[in-house]
Amino acid sequence: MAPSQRQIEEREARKQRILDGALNVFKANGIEGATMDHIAQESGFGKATLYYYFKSKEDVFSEILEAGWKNIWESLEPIIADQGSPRNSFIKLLIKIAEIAQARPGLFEFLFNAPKTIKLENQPWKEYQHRLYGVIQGLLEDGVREGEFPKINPELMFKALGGLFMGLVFMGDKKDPVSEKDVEKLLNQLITDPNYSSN
Amino acid sequence: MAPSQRQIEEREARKQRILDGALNVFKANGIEGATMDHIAQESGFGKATLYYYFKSKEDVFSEILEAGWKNIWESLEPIIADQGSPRNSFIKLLIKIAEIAQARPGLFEFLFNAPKTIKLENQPWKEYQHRLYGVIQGLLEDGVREGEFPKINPELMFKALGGLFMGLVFMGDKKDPVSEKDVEKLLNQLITDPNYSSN
DNA sequence: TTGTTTTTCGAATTAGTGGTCGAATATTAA
DNA sequence: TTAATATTCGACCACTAATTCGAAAAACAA
Repeated sequence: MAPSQRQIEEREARKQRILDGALNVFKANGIEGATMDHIAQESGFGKATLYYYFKSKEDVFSEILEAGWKNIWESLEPIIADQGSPRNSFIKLLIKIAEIAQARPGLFEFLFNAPKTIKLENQPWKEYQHRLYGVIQGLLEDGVREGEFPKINPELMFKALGGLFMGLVFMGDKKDPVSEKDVEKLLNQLITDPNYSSN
Repeated sequence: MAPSQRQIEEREARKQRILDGALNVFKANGIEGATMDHIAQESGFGKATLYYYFKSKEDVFSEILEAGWKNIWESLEPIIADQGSPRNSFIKLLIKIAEIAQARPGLFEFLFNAPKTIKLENQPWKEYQHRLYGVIQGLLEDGVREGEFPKINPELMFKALGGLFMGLVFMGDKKDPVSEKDVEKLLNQLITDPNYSSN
């Protein structure tokens, strides 16, 4: 018998509960300290039950990554579609990302740190990541070409800004989170638009 | 009987050999894949012997961190002592760090990544790290005060530049390493000195 | 030489950890 | 009510990896 809609939703909700638990455990104990036992306890299921819903530990993390990146991509899509100057789109993009990161810091950190530890092929979320990186690269290239950014090798700039951004979000002992205003101001000042002297 | 000078040196050399092996294993397998068995094999000792020289696995990593940070600090000290404009010292500092990072990329990456995984108190290397961060913060504060940098909250700038720099050194698939020239150019362009328009 | 100290390491031991089993316990549909 | 079906989980298994043991080989000093 095909399971009813309600059943499906409940099952999905249970999966989500496990996913949330996993993220909590990760946040508390680091990606290494996140054991299935902990996750089971945190999410309120027996360990074996986790395996009823997920094929493996990796599968759990995989789904977090997938959902996380998908969400990021979808939040960013409108900004990307929105035609505007590269520089402007770029800044809007970063601000939006900061917003997302601020909203769920644990998730965001996981999204960027977990891959270093987990390592696997055929990760569907990589598709989103690549797309996003591609867009950013393109924005930088266009911006440099149109003279909106200083003339720096875009790839280098990408790396640097990637690091910069990660730094903003993660670095230090995360006392005070960085506000949108901060990001905007910082970017506006660092990435001086050569065309306009006041801004 | 007190061990002779030569004995002490040989022992020290053996420890170093183990440390090097550990770093190799780390570089090859990531910080998680670095097992004592691997390290033993890589460094050419029996596993139990590692424990003759080091109290624990953590101790091994701890000593790498310690030596690494100490070395960085000592390489940087002359630049720090050297009186000059904050902006200039700052750039020289970063370039020097890039140099060090380039010379021993594995070590450098370890220095910045391991702490996230290992986590422990009373790590003597933290002292060096704090000192260095303090100096950089100071440089930024002075620079902003003296109008050599754009007026941005120095702490924020510190985080951002920290991330930026890490990005330069680590991020991406580390195809082509970033040259000093790149760093210098990038910094010169990003951190525009408001006082001089040509540079 | 020879007794002592230093160094070495294979073989346990120990502590976890991911994953599985099989038996309950609910839930559902007829 | 009842026979499936879905869900749950404690106990277990297999394996990995850090750490320890105990004895032996080297190096050393007398």
